[in-house]
Amino acid sequence: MKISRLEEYGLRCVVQLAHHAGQSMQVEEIAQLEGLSKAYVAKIMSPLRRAGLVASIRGVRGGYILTRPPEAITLTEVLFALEATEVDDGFCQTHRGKCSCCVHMSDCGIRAMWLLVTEQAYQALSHITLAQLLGNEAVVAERIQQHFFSSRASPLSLTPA
Amino acid sequence: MKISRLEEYGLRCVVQLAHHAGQSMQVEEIAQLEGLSKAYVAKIMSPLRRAGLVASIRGVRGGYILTRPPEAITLTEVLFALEATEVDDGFCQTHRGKCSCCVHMSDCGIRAMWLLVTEQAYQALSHITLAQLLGNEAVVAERIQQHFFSSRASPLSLTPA
DNA sequence: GAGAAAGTAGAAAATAATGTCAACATTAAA
DNA sequence: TTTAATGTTGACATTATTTTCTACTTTCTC
Repeated sequence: MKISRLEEYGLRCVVQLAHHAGQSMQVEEIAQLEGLSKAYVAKIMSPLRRAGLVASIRGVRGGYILTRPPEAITLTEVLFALEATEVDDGFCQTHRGKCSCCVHMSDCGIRAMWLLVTEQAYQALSHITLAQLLGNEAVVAERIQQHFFSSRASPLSLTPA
Repeated sequence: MKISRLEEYGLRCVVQLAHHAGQSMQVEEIAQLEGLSKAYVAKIMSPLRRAGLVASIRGVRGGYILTRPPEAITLTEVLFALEATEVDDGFCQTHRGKCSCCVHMSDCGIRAMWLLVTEQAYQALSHITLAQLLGNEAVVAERIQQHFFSSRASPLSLTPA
Protein backbone atom coordinates (compact mmCIF):
# COMPACT_ATOMS: atom_id res chain seq x y z
CA MET A 1 0.00 0.00 0.00
CA LYS A 2 1.67 3.16 -1.02
CA ILE A 3 1.13 6.57 -2.46
CA SER A 4 2.53 7.59 -5.79
CA ARG A 5 4.93 10.43 -6.31
CA LEU A 6 2.27 12.31 -8.18
CA GLU A 7 0.10 12.18 -5.09
CA GLU A 8 2.89 13.12 -2.73
CA TYR A 9 4.30 15.96 -4.81
CA GLY A 10 0.86 17.15 -5.81
CA LEU A 11 -0.18 17.40 -2.22
CA ARG A 12 3.01 19.26 -1.38
CA CYS A 13 2.45 21.79 -4.14
CA VAL A 14 -1.07 22.41 -3.00
CA VAL A 15 0.11 22.84 0.58
CA GLN A 16 2.56 25.47 -0.67
CA LEU A 17 -0.36 27.30 -2.20
CA ALA A 18 -2.21 26.97 1.08
CA HIS A 19 0.70 28.62 2.84
CA HIS A 20 0.26 31.60 0.54
CA ALA A 21 -3.53 31.45 0.55
CA GLY A 22 -5.07 34.39 -1.22
CA GLN A 23 -1.96 35.08 -3.33
CA SER A 24 -0.88 33.31 -6.46
CA MET A 25 2.44 31.54 -6.81
CA GLN A 26 4.43 30.92 -9.95
CA VAL A 27 5.38 27.42 -10.96
CA GLU A 28 9.04 28.38 -10.70
CA GLU A 29 8.54 29.48 -7.12
CA ILE A 30 6.76 26.27 -6.10
CA ALA A 31 9.44 24.24 -7.85
CA GLN A 32 12.17 26.03 -5.91
CA LEU A 33 10.46 25.49 -2.59
CA GLU A 34 9.81 21.81 -3.21
CA GLY A 35 13.10 20.95 -4.87
CA LEU A 36 11.41 19.88 -8.08
CA SER A 37 11.93 20.99 -11.67
CA LYS A 38 9.72 23.69 -13.05
CA ALA A 39 8.55 21.42 -15.85
CA TYR A 40 7.58 18.73 -13.42
CA VAL A 41 5.60 21.04 -11.19
CA ALA A 42 3.82 22.34 -14.26
CA LYS A 43 2.78 18.83 -15.10
CA ILE A 44 1.64 18.11 -11.58
CA MET A 45 -0.54 21.20 -11.46
CA SER A 46 -2.42 20.21 -14.55
CA PRO A 47 -4.80 17.63 -13.03
CA LEU A 48 -5.33 19.84 -10.01
CA ARG A 49 -6.45 22.62 -12.28
CA ARG A 50 -8.76 20.34 -14.26
CA ALA A 51 -10.31 19.20 -10.98
CA GLY A 52 -10.98 22.84 -10.12
CA LEU A 53 -8.91 22.87 -6.95
CA VAL A 54 -6.52 25.48 -8.26
CA ALA A 55 -6.89 28.14 -10.91
CA SER A 56 -4.16 29.10 -13.33
CA ILE A 57 -3.35 32.61 -14.35
CA ARG A 58 -1.67 32.67 -17.72
CA GLY A 59 0.67 35.14 -19.26
CA VAL A 60 3.26 37.36 -17.65
CA ARG A 61 2.83 37.54 -13.86
CA GLY A 62 0.83 34.34 -14.08
CA GLY A 63 0.78 31.52 -11.56
CA TYR A 64 -1.52 29.32 -9.58
CA ILE A 65 -3.89 30.02 -6.74
CA LEU A 66 -6.25 27.92 -4.65
CA THR A 67 -9.87 28.31 -5.67
CA ARG A 68 -11.06 27.89 -2.09
CA PRO A 69 -9.66 28.59 1.36
CA PRO A 70 -7.41 25.83 2.72
CA GLU A 71 -10.02 24.94 5.34
CA ALA A 72 -12.40 24.04 2.52
CA ILE A 73 -10.17 21.60 0.62
CA THR A 74 -9.90 18.03 1.87
CA LEU A 75 -7.07 15.60 1.28
CA THR A 76 -9.45 13.18 -0.39
CA GLU A 77 -10.26 15.82 -2.99
CA VAL A 78 -6.61 16.46 -3.68
CA LEU A 79 -5.70 12.79 -3.93
CA PHE A 80 -8.65 12.00 -6.18
CA ALA A 81 -7.74 14.87 -8.46
CA LEU A 82 -4.22 13.53 -8.79
CA GLU A 83 -5.05 9.92 -9.27
CA ALA A 84 -8.42 8.26 -9.60
CA THR A 85 -7.72 5.50 -7.10
CA GLU A 86 -9.45 2.45 -8.33
CA VAL A 87 -10.67 -0.45 -6.31
CA ASP A 88 -13.40 -1.16 -8.73
CA ASP A 89 -13.48 -2.40 -12.30
CA GLY A 90 -10.17 -0.68 -12.93
CA PHE A 91 -8.53 -2.49 -10.09
CA CYS A 92 -9.76 -5.89 -11.20
CA GLN A 93 -8.69 -5.10 -14.76
CA THR A 94 -5.10 -4.50 -13.70
CA HIS A 95 -4.94 -7.57 -11.49
CA ARG A 96 -6.17 -10.22 -13.85
CA GLY A 97 -2.92 -12.11 -14.36
CA LYS A 98 -2.80 -13.75 -17.76
CA CYS A 99 -6.56 -14.15 -18.10
CA SER A 100 -8.84 -11.82 -20.01
CA CYS A 101 -10.56 -11.03 -16.73
CA CYS A 102 -9.73 -11.74 -13.13
CA VAL A 103 -10.61 -15.31 -12.17
CA HIS A 104 -12.50 -14.00 -9.16
CA MET A 105 -14.45 -11.44 -11.13
CA SER A 106 -17.86 -12.79 -10.26
CA ASP A 107 -17.18 -13.24 -6.58
CA CYS A 108 -14.20 -12.01 -4.61
CA GLY A 109 -13.78 -11.73 -0.88
CA ILE A 110 -10.53 -9.86 -1.24
CA ARG A 111 -12.16 -7.26 -3.43
CA ALA A 112 -14.80 -6.73 -0.77
CA MET A 113 -12.09 -6.19 1.81
CA TRP A 114 -10.02 -3.75 -0.29
CA LEU A 115 -13.13 -1.88 -1.24
CA LEU A 116 -14.17 -1.32 2.34
CA VAL A 117 -10.69 -0.61 3.65
CA THR A 118 -9.84 2.00 1.03
CA GLU A 119 -13.28 3.49 1.24
CA GLN A 120 -12.84 4.01 4.93
CA ALA A 121 -9.34 5.36 4.51
CA TYR A 122 -10.57 7.98 2.09
CA GLN A 123 -13.44 8.70 4.39
CA ALA A 124 -10.90 9.43 7.10
CA LEU A 125 -8.84 11.63 4.78
CA SER A 126 -11.95 13.53 3.81
CA HIS A 127 -11.99 14.99 7.29
CA ILE A 128 -8.48 16.37 7.02
CA THR A 129 -8.15 19.71 5.24
CA LEU A 130 -5.17 21.52 3.81
CA ALA A 131 -5.40 24.00 6.66
CA GLN A 132 -4.66 21.22 9.08
CA LEU A 133 -1.38 20.43 7.36
CA LEU A 134 -0.05 23.92 7.91
CA GLY A 135 2.33 24.19 10.81
CA ASN A 136 5.28 22.12 11.93
CA GLU A 137 5.48 18.38 12.15
CA ALA A 138 4.71 18.13 15.85
CA VAL A 139 1.67 20.36 15.57
CA VAL A 140 0.27 18.46 12.62
CA ALA A 141 0.91 15.11 14.30
CA GLU A 142 -0.92 16.30 17.36
CA ARG A 143 -3.88 17.51 15.30
CA ILE A 144 -4.28 14.34 13.27
CA GLN A 145 -3.94 12.19 16.31
CA GLN A 146 -6.72 14.18 17.91
CA HIS A 147 -8.90 13.14 15.04
CA PHE A 148 -8.01 9.50 15.29
CA PHE A 149 -8.72 9.22 18.95
CA SER A 150 -11.74 11.43 19.08
CA SER A 151 -15.02 10.25 20.44
CA ARG A 152 -17.43 9.71 17.56
CA ALA A 153 -18.30 6.29 16.19
CA SER A 154 -15.69 5.53 13.88
CA PRO A 155 -15.26 4.90 10.18
CA LEU A 156 -12.02 3.01 10.29
CA SER A 157 -12.07 1.52 13.72
CA LEU A 158 -11.70 -2.20 14.03
CA THR A 159 -12.19 -4.45 16.99
CA PRO A 160 -10.11 -7.56 17.48
CA ALA A 161 -11.46 -10.57 15.63
CA MET B 1 -2.89 5.33 -2.72
CA LYS B 2 -2.76 1.91 -4.14
CA ILE B 3 -1.64 -1.60 -3.53
CA SER B 4 0.95 -3.24 -5.71
CA ARG B 5 0.39 -6.37 -7.72
CA LEU B 6 2.81 -8.21 -5.50
CA GLU B 7 0.60 -7.39 -2.55
CA GLU B 8 -2.62 -8.27 -4.31
CA TYR B 9 -1.40 -11.52 -5.85
CA GLY B 10 0.53 -12.48 -2.74
CA LEU B 11 -2.56 -12.08 -0.62
CA ARG B 12 -4.56 -14.13 -3.09
CA CYS B 13 -2.05 -16.97 -3.05
CA VAL B 14 -2.06 -17.03 0.70
CA VAL B 15 -5.85 -17.04 0.75
CA GLN B 16 -5.74 -20.06 -1.54
CA LEU B 17 -3.56 -21.79 1.01
CA ALA B 18 -6.01 -20.78 3.69
CA HIS B 19 -8.78 -22.45 1.74
CA HIS B 20 -6.81 -25.66 1.90
CA ALA B 21 -5.58 -25.12 5.43
CA GLY B 22 -3.72 -28.13 6.75
CA GLN B 23 -2.83 -29.43 3.29
CA SER B 24 -0.06 -28.26 1.06
CA MET B 25 -0.60 -26.89 -2.43
CA GLN B 26 1.77 -26.98 -5.34
CA VAL B 27 2.81 -23.79 -7.05
CA GLU B 28 1.27 -25.08 -10.26
CA GLU B 29 -2.06 -25.57 -8.55
CA ILE B 30 -2.09 -22.09 -7.03
CA ALA B 31 -1.08 -20.63 -10.39
CA GLN B 32 -3.99 -22.39 -12.11
CA LEU B 33 -6.51 -21.20 -9.57
CA GLU B 34 -5.32 -17.61 -9.69
CA GLY B 35 -4.71 -17.35 -13.42
CA LEU B 36 -1.02 -16.61 -12.95
CA SER B 37 2.07 -18.28 -14.38
CA LYS B 38 3.81 -20.89 -12.31
CA ALA B 39 7.04 -18.93 -12.41
CA TYR B 40 5.37 -15.82 -11.14
CA VAL B 41 3.67 -17.57 -8.25
CA ALA B 42 7.01 -19.10 -7.35
CA LYS B 43 8.47 -15.63 -7.16
CA ILE B 44 5.59 -14.31 -5.10
CA MET B 45 5.86 -17.10 -2.55
CA SER B 46 9.50 -16.39 -1.88
CA PRO B 47 9.10 -13.39 0.46
CA LEU B 48 6.18 -15.06 2.19
CA ARG B 49 8.39 -18.00 2.98
CA ARG B 50 11.22 -15.81 4.19
CA ALA B 51 8.77 -14.06 6.49
CA GLY B 52 7.80 -17.43 7.91
CA LEU B 53 4.14 -17.21 6.95
CA VAL B 54 4.32 -20.22 4.68
CA ALA B 55 6.64 -23.21 4.61
CA SER B 56 7.92 -24.80 1.45
CA ILE B 57 8.21 -28.51 0.89
CA ARG B 58 10.82 -29.23 -1.72
CA GLY B 59 11.25 -32.19 -4.00
CA VAL B 60 8.61 -34.46 -5.48
CA ARG B 61 5.18 -33.92 -3.97
CA GLY B 62 6.39 -30.60 -2.69
CA GLY B 63 4.40 -27.43 -2.32
CA TYR B 64 3.54 -24.72 0.14
CA ILE B 65 1.56 -24.74 3.33
CA LEU B 66 0.58 -22.13 5.90
CA THR B 67 2.66 -22.28 9.04
CA ARG B 68 -0.27 -21.19 11.19
CA PRO B 69 -4.03 -21.54 11.03
CA PRO B 70 -5.76 -18.86 8.92
CA GLU B 71 -7.28 -17.34 12.05
CA ALA B 72 -3.78 -16.60 13.29
CA ILE B 73 -2.45 -14.74 10.26
CA THR B 74 -3.33 -11.07 9.86
CA LEU B 75 -3.43 -9.06 6.66
CA THR B 76 -0.84 -6.68 8.03
CA GLU B 77 1.60 -9.55 8.39
CA VAL B 78 0.99 -10.68 4.84
CA LEU B 79 1.33 -7.20 3.37
CA PHE B 80 4.47 -6.44 5.34
CA ALA B 81 6.02 -9.71 4.21
CA LEU B 82 5.33 -8.81 0.60
CA GLU B 83 6.43 -5.23 0.70
CA ALA B 84 8.01 -3.30 3.50
CA THR B 85 5.73 -0.28 3.25
CA GLU B 86 7.77 2.71 4.05
CA VAL B 87 6.55 5.96 5.45
CA ASP B 88 9.79 6.62 7.17
CA ASP B 89 13.28 7.37 5.97
CA GLY B 90 12.63 5.21 2.92
CA PHE B 91 9.63 7.23 1.96
CA CYS B 92 11.42 10.55 2.28
CA GLN B 93 14.35 9.15 0.31
CA THR B 94 12.14 8.31 -2.66
CA HIS B 95 10.31 11.62 -2.60
CA ARG B 96 13.18 14.02 -2.55
CA GLY B 97 12.84 15.46 -6.06
CA LYS B 98 16.18 16.55 -7.43
CA CYS B 99 17.74 17.31 -4.07
CA SER B 100 20.02 14.99 -2.16
CA CYS B 101 17.44 14.86 0.56
CA CYS B 102 13.83 16.01 0.77
CA VAL B 103 13.63 19.75 1.36
CA HIS B 104 11.25 19.12 4.25
CA MET B 105 13.46 16.52 5.88
CA SER B 106 13.88 18.33 9.14
CA ASP B 107 10.23 19.24 9.58
CA CYS B 108 7.31 17.99 7.54
CA GLY B 109 3.64 18.22 8.35
CA ILE B 110 2.74 15.98 5.43
CA ARG B 111 5.05 13.27 6.69
CA ALA B 112 3.33 13.42 10.06
CA MET B 113 -0.02 12.98 8.36
CA TRP B 114 1.04 10.06 6.13
CA LEU B 115 2.73 8.40 9.04
CA LEU B 116 -0.36 8.48 11.19
CA VAL B 117 -2.79 7.61 8.43
CA THR B 118 -0.87 4.57 7.20
CA GLU B 119 -0.08 3.48 10.72
CA GLN B 120 -3.76 3.48 11.52
CA ALA B 121 -4.66 1.72 8.31
CA TYR B 122 -2.25 -1.09 9.09
CA GLN B 123 -3.56 -1.16 12.59
CA ALA B 124 -7.01 -1.75 11.16
CA LEU B 125 -5.73 -4.46 8.83
CA SER B 126 -4.02 -6.15 11.72
CA HIS B 127 -7.45 -7.07 13.04
CA ILE B 128 -8.47 -8.85 9.85
CA THR B 129 -7.25 -12.42 9.48
CA LEU B 130 -7.04 -14.72 6.50
CA ALA B 131 -9.91 -16.72 7.95
CA GLN B 132 -12.13 -13.70 7.59
CA LEU B 133 -11.49 -13.53 3.87
CA LEU B 134 -12.80 -17.01 3.27
CA GLY B 135 -16.33 -17.11 1.95
CA ASN B 136 -18.08 -15.23 -0.77
CA GLU B 137 -17.99 -11.53 -1.44
CA ALA B 138 -21.19 -10.67 0.36
CA VAL B 139 -20.19 -12.59 3.47
CA VAL B 140 -16.77 -10.99 3.61
CA ALA B 141 -18.20 -7.54 3.03
CA GLU B 142 -20.61 -8.06 5.87
CA ARG B 143 -17.85 -9.24 8.19
CA ILE B 144 -15.47 -6.39 7.49
CA GLN B 145 -18.23 -3.86 7.78
CA GLN B 146 -19.06 -5.28 11.17
CA HIS B 147 -15.55 -4.47 12.22
CA PHE B 148 -15.70 -0.96 10.92
CA PHE B 149 -18.89 -0.07 12.66
CA SER B 150 -18.29 -1.92 15.85
CA SER B 151 -18.34 -0.22 19.19
CA ARG B 152 -14.80 0.14 20.50
CA ALA B 153 -12.88 3.39 20.41
CA SER B 154 -11.42 3.54 17.17
CA PRO B 155 -8.03 3.60 15.53
CA LEU B 156 -8.97 5.15 12.27
CA SER B 157 -12.04 7.13 13.12
CA LEU B 158 -12.09 10.78 12.32
CA THR B 159 -14.46 13.48 13.33
CA PRO B 160 -15.29 16.40 11.08
CA ALA B 161 -12.81 19.22 11.35
C1' DG C 1 1.06 45.60 -31.79
C1' DA C 2 5.84 43.43 -30.37
C1' DG C 3 8.19 40.94 -27.19
C1' DA C 4 8.91 38.50 -23.10
C1' DA C 5 7.10 35.88 -19.27
C1' DA C 6 4.17 32.92 -17.98
C1' DG C 7 1.14 28.31 -18.33
C1' DT C 8 -0.14 23.86 -21.68
C1' DA C 9 0.42 19.67 -23.98
C1' DG C 10 2.33 15.81 -25.74
C1' DA C 11 6.59 13.28 -27.08
C1' DA C 12 10.71 11.26 -25.48
C1' DA C 13 14.12 9.62 -22.07
C1' DA C 14 15.13 7.57 -17.64
C1' DT C 15 13.82 4.76 -13.97
C1' DA C 16 11.21 1.39 -11.47
C1' DA C 17 7.93 -2.37 -11.25
C1' DT C 18 6.26 -6.54 -13.23
C1' DG C 19 6.67 -10.89 -15.28
C1' DT C 20 9.45 -14.77 -17.71
C1' DC C 21 13.20 -17.85 -18.38
C1' DA C 22 16.81 -21.06 -17.64
C1' DA C 23 20.07 -23.28 -14.75
C1' DC C 24 20.22 -25.20 -10.26
C1' DA C 25 19.11 -27.76 -5.67
C1' DT C 26 16.30 -30.92 -3.14
C1' DT C 27 13.74 -35.01 -2.29
C1' DA C 28 10.10 -38.77 -2.83
C1' DA C 29 9.55 -42.84 -5.19
C1' DA C 30 10.68 -46.52 -8.23
C1' DT D 1 20.67 -44.93 -6.73
C1' DT D 2 18.71 -43.03 -10.39
C1' DT D 3 15.00 -40.21 -12.07
C1' DA D 4 11.54 -37.10 -12.38
C1' DA D 5 8.93 -33.70 -9.89
C1' DT D 6 9.31 -30.11 -7.42
C1' DG D 7 10.94 -25.42 -5.10
C1' DT D 8 15.09 -21.55 -5.59
C1' DT D 9 17.65 -18.13 -7.58
C1' DG D 10 19.33 -14.60 -10.38
C1' DA D 11 19.47 -12.72 -15.07
C1' DC D 12 16.66 -11.00 -18.55
C1' DA D 13 12.44 -8.92 -21.07
C1' DT D 14 8.54 -6.27 -20.77
C1' DT D 15 5.63 -2.78 -19.23
C1' DA D 16 4.30 1.14 -16.37
C1' DT D 17 5.64 5.15 -14.00
C1' DT D 18 8.31 9.12 -13.41
C1' DT D 19 10.78 12.97 -15.17
C1' DT D 20 12.54 15.95 -18.75
C1' DC D 21 12.31 18.26 -23.12
C1' DT D 22 10.39 20.92 -26.93
C1' DA D 23 7.11 23.45 -29.31
C1' DC D 24 2.97 26.05 -28.48
C1' DT D 25 -0.58 29.36 -26.49
C1' DT D 26 -1.93 33.10 -23.60
C1' DT D 27 -1.48 37.66 -21.72
C1' DC D 28 0.93 41.41 -19.43
C1' DT D 29 3.87 45.46 -20.31
C1' DC D 30 5.85 48.71 -23.14
